[in-house]
Amino acid sequence: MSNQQKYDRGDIRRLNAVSVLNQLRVHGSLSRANIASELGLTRATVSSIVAVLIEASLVRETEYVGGAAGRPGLLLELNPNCGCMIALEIDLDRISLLLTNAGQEPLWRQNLQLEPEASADVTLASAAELVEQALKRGLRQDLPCLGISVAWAGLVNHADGRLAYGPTSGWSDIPLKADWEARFEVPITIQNEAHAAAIGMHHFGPRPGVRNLIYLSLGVGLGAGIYVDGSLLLGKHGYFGQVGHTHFAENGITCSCGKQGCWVTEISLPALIRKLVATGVELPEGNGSELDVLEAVYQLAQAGDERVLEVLNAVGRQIGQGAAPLVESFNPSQVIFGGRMGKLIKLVESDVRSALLEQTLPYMAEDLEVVVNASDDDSLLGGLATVFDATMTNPIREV
Amino acid sequence: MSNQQKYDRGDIRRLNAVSVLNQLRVHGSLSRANIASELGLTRATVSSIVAVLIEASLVRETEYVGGAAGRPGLLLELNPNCGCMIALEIDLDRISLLLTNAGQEPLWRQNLQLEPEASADVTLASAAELVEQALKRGLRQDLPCLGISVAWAGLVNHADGRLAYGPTSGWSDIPLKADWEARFEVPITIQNEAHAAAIGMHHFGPRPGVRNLIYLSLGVGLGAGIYVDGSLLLGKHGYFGQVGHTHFAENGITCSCGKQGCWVTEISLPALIRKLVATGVELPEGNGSELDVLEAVYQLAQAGDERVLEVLNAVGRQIGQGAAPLVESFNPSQVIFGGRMGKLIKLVESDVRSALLEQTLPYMAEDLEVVVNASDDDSLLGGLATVFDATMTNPIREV
DNA sequence: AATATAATGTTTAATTAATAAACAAAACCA
DNA sequence: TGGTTTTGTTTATTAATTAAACATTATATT
Repeated sequence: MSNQQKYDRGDIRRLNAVSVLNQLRVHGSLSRANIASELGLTRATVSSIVAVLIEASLVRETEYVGGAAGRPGLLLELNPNCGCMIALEIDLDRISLLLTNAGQEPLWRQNLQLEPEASADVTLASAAELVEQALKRGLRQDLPCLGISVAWAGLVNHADGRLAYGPTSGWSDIPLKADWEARFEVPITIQNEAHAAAIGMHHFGPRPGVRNLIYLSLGVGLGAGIYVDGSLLLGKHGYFGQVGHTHFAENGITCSCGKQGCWVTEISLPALIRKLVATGVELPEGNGSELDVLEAVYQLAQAGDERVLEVLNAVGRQIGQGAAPLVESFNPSQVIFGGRMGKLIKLVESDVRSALLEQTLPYMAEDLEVVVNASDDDSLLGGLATVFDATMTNPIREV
Repeated sequence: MSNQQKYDRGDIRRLNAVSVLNQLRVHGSLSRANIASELGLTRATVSSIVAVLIEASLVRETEYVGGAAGRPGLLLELNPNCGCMIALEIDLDRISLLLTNAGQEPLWRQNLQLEPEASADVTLASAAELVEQALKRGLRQDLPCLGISVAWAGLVNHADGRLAYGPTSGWSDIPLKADWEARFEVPITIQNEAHAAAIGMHHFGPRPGVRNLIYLSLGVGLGAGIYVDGSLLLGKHGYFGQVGHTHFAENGITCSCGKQGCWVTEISLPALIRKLVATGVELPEGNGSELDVLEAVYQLAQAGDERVLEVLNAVGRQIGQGAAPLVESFNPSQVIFGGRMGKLIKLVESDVRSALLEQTLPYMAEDLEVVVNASDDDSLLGGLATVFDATMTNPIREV
């Protein structure tokens, strides 16, 4: 039985084609000669590879640009119109969809609010409906779909793309990848939401390509996506990153996992709301998940409500404290806090940062960049990057 | 500038040679035809590659073995006499050295007890002296040295092989790799002791090749070596694995890191001794580090001393509890506890295991194997594996 | 303006390593 | 003894890179 541990002439062409595409991705525009000198290949080889890539419409020629002397080079770039990509995020209260071309330029964006306590069946049917619409829009512009990615706040089995278990939604064991691949006949990627967000920041964040990165996604739950040495940690089944159940608080309440004083029970959105209510802050009635009142809390904090800010400060410090052992364990270059609570945490960014740095040994803290990201799009961006990567890594497809 | 992201004909030959060597490593003995069908290469290609490897004396032919019918195949195996390997472990109180041939068969083994509080200069001079002797022994058997590995209980900078900082020894910023490569003119690998032990168990442990593994090394300090998805985590500088400073105990004492109630201050060897003394157990005077009394504690526990066993049980449970969040974060297949305290912990293995499993969510605990390793050799084995791997990965050397 | 210089991209021949197919060698079976 | 099967080698073919030569097009120099 062949274990696919062998290499032949085709592999070397394929690997070099990937390197060429990567150069274009990193540098934007390059001539054949630029790529050749960058990679150490000859111009002849690059010409030969580029001819195939242009034929496959993955690359296109743009303009001539001259240097100090000599014949001007003909610049190449990735062809944004070689196809479209669809990224979905499925959360407790809403579905977000982003349709882009291969150049990650947005073509269509949709947010669908869900009924409170919507079942898996109903939610996924709505999601599939949205995807159908996006596929049609792509085809109308002559853009075949390169792939669809789904980010979901739960454990995703990496081997078969099943939604294995959702701590917040309660969903379990749904073969989404298989279902949708049969239905849409397009490569489908299912990912944990924090993993996807980490990928998004790895590609499009403040330091693209950073090799050691911790992304903490804070919302109703708490998840982590971590890059070490340039690759995303997945774990045996793909369940890596359930960092919320580290013992944290002295007199903590009982967590859904059965232990007391878990980190997640102190800093998640339900915890924040619990603390606000305990302080006497009046919040509007939510009719479903805690996500309903998130905006209201944000408005109060923005308005300068003392009690809200006080609670927020405390939670911010707890977030920083809880992240410190992760920093010591993983020795990252960058820590990014995001997720649905991102815009709230952004208000107390300095508290998070100072608490984190206070609790971290100096040699680990050197060069450490701490970022709070208020955007909601991290996991959508990561989904796009995943689809794009898969295309780049397997550029010359079998017919 | 060439970023080494290109592949040429030489690379494919080298990669296939590595695959051939790996087959021999995994299966022991195989004929050319076996390897060909295993890898999906043709017999002609394998013959050609094997000819080079035999010429380089990395592989040798052994005996003819026939099947049900047909011409018998000529078995090949890795040539254990293509060179020797040296693994060192430098600890607070002793230096251990293991000299083997390329087949990991022990040729010479040495343990050198150090004076209490020995300085870095003195210790490393003794170590170098031992290495000199081992090199001579190797050459006497006509075995050129393939490489020397050093395991050290401290932070090792992965980029340049410097001893960056030793939390227990106090050493800092010693360019050991550069020094020894200049002196011995042989590839030198410097590694954190827990990392090396993880590598050792990854190769030679109860489940060789396991892709997701947590190794916890317990001794005067606490370090971790963790495999995720088949590769060892290193972190930005190589400092990955300082897991001891997770908040753990409610009323913990102040740790050297400045925080209170770190995991390491509850379960390390000094902590164990502190607790034994508090319970009234009488221990012999140590004249240097806590390692001196380790054996005495072991004897008492073996003899069935009630108070010692009680403390040991409690520490065992704390070890299991502390490891639980690591298991939840990393989703491993296997957790191995070892290091200098390994033989002590082995006595309370069931406590460690039950405490760990009680605190781990069921879906993470399924198939989880928990092992306590009483041997002291894990990091030496890992050093050998590292040298061996480097040789296998770069089999055809430039002259 | 003419010429030299320099850089790009293509063409051609040489090289390398894998594959496919044929073949010789060595076993077993009938 | 002849037929079959498997192994390992040999030979011709193929695919991809490299090296070198060349045509093209720019700038710099005289």
